[in-house]
Amino acid sequence: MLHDPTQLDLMFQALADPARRQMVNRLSRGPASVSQLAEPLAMSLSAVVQHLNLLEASGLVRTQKVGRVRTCQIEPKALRAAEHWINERRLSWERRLDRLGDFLAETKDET
Amino acid sequence: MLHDPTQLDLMFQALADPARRQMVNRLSRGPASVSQLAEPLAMSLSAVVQHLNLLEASGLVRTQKVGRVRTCQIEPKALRAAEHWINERRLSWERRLDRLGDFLAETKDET
DNA sequence: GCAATAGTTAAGTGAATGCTTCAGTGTTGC
DNA sequence: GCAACACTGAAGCATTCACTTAACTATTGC
Repeated sequence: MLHDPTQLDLMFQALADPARRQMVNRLSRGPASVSQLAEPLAMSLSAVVQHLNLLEASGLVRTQKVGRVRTCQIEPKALRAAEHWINERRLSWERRLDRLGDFLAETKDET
Repeated sequence: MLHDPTQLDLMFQALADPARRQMVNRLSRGPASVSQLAEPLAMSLSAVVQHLNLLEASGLVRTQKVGRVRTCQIEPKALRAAEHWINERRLSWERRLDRLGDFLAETKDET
């Protein structure tokens, strides 16, 4: 379920927007309320809530409401899943290049 | 320039689409032509080319045309940039949690 | 109780996305 | 030369996105 393709969709889609990345960036330095997240962003609070809902749906951010303030924090597990997807593809490519290099070196020896 | 925000936008946006991720996935196993990339996808060749152009604009994929076939391959540097962005935020969060843990452990000692 | 605070929800709008089809262009094999 | 091949580009279209405003709900402080 960490590799559910629709979940990956949601995560990468969430990270594709600069405002949402800024929110994730802010949250990487510690939890924050909705208003705190909104503060540096040049848009309405309503827009921020919509971004936040997307981030939560993607699993990247977890929130909990106490009284009237909703506190948000990063879900590192989800970040790790996205990271992992990229990493596997990159490694697969790089291993292939290594094998190719070895092959070329070997065939060179044989001349 | 590896951390150009608009470049990150393009990369994460490129990765947000399942068809494009499938293309990256295919390319992680080795170079491919446009038709080869298109083959497993349930869409027109034209649509695939459009996806491919996006992937190229994002820097994730590099292509070169020899004769009438365009050969595509992954650009691992770009993948690494995306990976790095996520990794830094996750680590920042996890380090924060560690410090918090240490603090709680220390204050517990003091009782 | 009541005003201020913190967030939520719904409706609407213009721009961007993900396709399609169709009509090209340049390349290759015979 | 010419047919098949491997794309490429433009136009069009439905859907989704990123906002906005405005009206609303639930807490808190006094």
